[in-house]
Amino acid sequence: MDAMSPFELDATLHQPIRTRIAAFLIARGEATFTELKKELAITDGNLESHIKKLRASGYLSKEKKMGASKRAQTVYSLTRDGQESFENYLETLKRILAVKF
Amino acid sequence: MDAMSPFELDATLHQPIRTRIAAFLIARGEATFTELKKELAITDGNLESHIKKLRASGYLSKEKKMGASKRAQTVYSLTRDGQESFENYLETLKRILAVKF
DNA sequence: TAACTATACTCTGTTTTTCAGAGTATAGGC
DNA sequence: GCCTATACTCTGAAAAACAGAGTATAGTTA
Repeated sequence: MDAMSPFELDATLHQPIRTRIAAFLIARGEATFTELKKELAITDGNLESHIKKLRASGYLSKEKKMGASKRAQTVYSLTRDGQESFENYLETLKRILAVKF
Repeated sequence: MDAMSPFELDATLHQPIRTRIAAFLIARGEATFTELKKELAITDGNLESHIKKLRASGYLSKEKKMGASKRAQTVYSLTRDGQESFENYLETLKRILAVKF
């Protein structure tokens, strides 16, 4: 989105909880609120605020899905922009940590 | 220091400015306030607060050095604990981003 | 079928963090 | 002796992170 220096780390993604959310969703494709909460072991309010931040950046999408049961369940996944930003974030990380990877 | 889950990212190091400070110091050994400021392109106050945070965690040392000139110059470098925490941080990152590295 | 429980959130408010800019001290150059 | 650059520190504002209470509703049990 905005032009960044090759060493500037995306503040939306470079945060302890959000890096994990993004990596988890890249690996798994999608997850429910509860799955994320279990994985991260954080409070509802905290998860909610990170989801909100990710959505405000346009990185996360929320979709209602009809599963086998009648109940609609909401799943979260990365948007295309979120996936691209995550890729760029990884590239920046590699540049910064070049010595180590 | 404190026991962390294998996926918890050290909050002192997993922050846009501080990750870069640590990586820069790992690569270069030491740096002055001005060198860091130039590298990061941030304000004095902002750099100061990140240095303070790193020092509060015991990761950064500040040393007065007598160089060629008469003037004593202060150099910053990672403490042993800082180096170890950075190594651990990298391991955690690799675990979380396994898919990608 | 009414009460209970679990899921899936949102809202509010507090604490902590991040950041900019002004302020201070000192050394070296003109 | 004055000016400028370096090397910080201090203060306060703005934003972020977080916990816990609150709300809505679907499914479960008595």
